[in-house]
Amino acid sequence: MTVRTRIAPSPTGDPHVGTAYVALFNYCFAKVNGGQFVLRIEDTDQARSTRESEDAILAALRWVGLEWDEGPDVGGPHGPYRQSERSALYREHAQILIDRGHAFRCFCTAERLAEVRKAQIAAKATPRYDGRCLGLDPDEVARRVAAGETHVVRMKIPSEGTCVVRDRLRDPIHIDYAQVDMQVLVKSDGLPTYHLANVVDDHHMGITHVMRGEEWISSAPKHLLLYGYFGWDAPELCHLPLLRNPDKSKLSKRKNPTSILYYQRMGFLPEALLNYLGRMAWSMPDESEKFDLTQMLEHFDLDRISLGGPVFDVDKLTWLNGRYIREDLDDDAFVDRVVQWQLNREALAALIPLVRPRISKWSDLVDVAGFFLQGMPTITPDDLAHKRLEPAEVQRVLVWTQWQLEALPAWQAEGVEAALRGAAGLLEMKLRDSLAPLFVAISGQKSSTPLFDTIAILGRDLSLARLRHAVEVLGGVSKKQLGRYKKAYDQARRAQAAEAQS
RNA sequence: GUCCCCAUCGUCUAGUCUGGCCCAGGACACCGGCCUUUCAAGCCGGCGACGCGGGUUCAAAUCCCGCUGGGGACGCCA
Repeated sequence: MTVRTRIAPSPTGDPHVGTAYVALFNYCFAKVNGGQFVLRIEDTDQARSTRESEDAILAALRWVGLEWDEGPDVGGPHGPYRQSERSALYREHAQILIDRGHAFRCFCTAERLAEVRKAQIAAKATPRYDGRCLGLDPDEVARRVAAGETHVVRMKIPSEGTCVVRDRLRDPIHIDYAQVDMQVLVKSDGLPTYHLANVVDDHHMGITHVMRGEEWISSAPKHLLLYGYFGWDAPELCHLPLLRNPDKSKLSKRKNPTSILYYQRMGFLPEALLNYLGRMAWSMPDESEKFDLTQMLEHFDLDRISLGGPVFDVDKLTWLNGRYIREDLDDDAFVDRVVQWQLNREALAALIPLVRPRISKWSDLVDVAGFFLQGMPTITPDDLAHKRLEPAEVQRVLVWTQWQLEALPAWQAEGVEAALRGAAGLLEMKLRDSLAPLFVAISGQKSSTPLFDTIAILGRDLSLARLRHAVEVLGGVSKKQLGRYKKAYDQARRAQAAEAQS
């Protein structure tokens, strides 16, 4: 049997370092066993999936040096490799499950489900579908479907018994079916959820080993059940420990830069990033810190994975990156890499409209646009001082602005402008006042290129990192204080929403 | 709240499966020294961990149990 693994990212945002991390392990396992590594796009969430995100993810994975044998761009014998192009297959399989009595149509409204959930939580019970549509009369179901009534398809769960999940890295995991919800398999828009699409595709694409994040352990019983319902052999499962924030929570963009684009922009080398990801939860037999993909392949062994969730430590990544710059690049390569990084036509061209009106000689460039090339600007509390706002107020501006920006689905100047204007409204400040500290946080200067465009060009993670940095410069915020800010922020948002309604 | 996973220096980890070579080794960070016109880099040194409590054993970081702690899941997101 040829080993086949896959990485199945969802194109709903910036390319995530966690995706590259999981991809790396899947890649190594496939290659070390002479198998294939597949890339599949899981874009069944119509509302959030975008083509731009998909392109960015593919480019980012290539950038770090991973190649796939089959995928949406390179094709392959098991395509299409984009789930949005496989709808018929999922519909067909959902029907099979219904016909065999393993799934049922559910007409419950989102409102009713929300109420049920609320009541269950209030009663300290585990939120779960209550099974109302489980016993619906077949004729009634047929009538309602014919009438075009919106509905979903849910999978049935055994009323008793225990599922044993065999994981390549752990002892067998026992999960009672009583713990498993009657998962929606087909949404009311007719598209499958992850659970259905994933199982159907992994089977049809001949995936033999599923290596994915630990967060999936609790839904493994659903997947195993589905394989059983279809009469298929389940692939071997292997749940990798999750990358963590310094506070040990699951790595998230709210607390940390998670986008590969950020590390690219900051000037990390792809080989250093990949090397560092290979040091997450894994080690070389001789514990070398610096190794390339070929060397990793030579020594790859699943048993060398350690299960404690590793904290993604930018300091150590930085040190490793420094070694690559010092040890691996001759002068020519050095120049090439810097040019590739930001000193190229494309990167500079993006700045021209912002920079042109503000310089009178080339040597002004560093003062005016130097901060675009920086990591964190060097700033002090004095720099952030505001003539009309107390330091605490400045901090509030910075924190609320972060939340406003985090909520943005897409990162463009218009959205940024709306978010910042919105922030001023929430803060009940003049835009001019709320923007002042942001200029300093973002550019390191009291005035700079137009803020909305500047933030758009800098990108999500770099901009948010600079705002966080400014907050730290002002002494940071305690958890308690953060809670207070959050409460006030939410309250202001509710008030604004209420006003908008009346 | 329910279920599940995990547990070695602040952080990444070796050692754990196959108890003794471990009063626990390496790396990042931090501190000090050397080198050096400076700063880095480099080199040398220092700080620093087997979460706790019970077992099993001649012997436990390693095996078993309990506790504690951390994390994850509980969406018509993936």
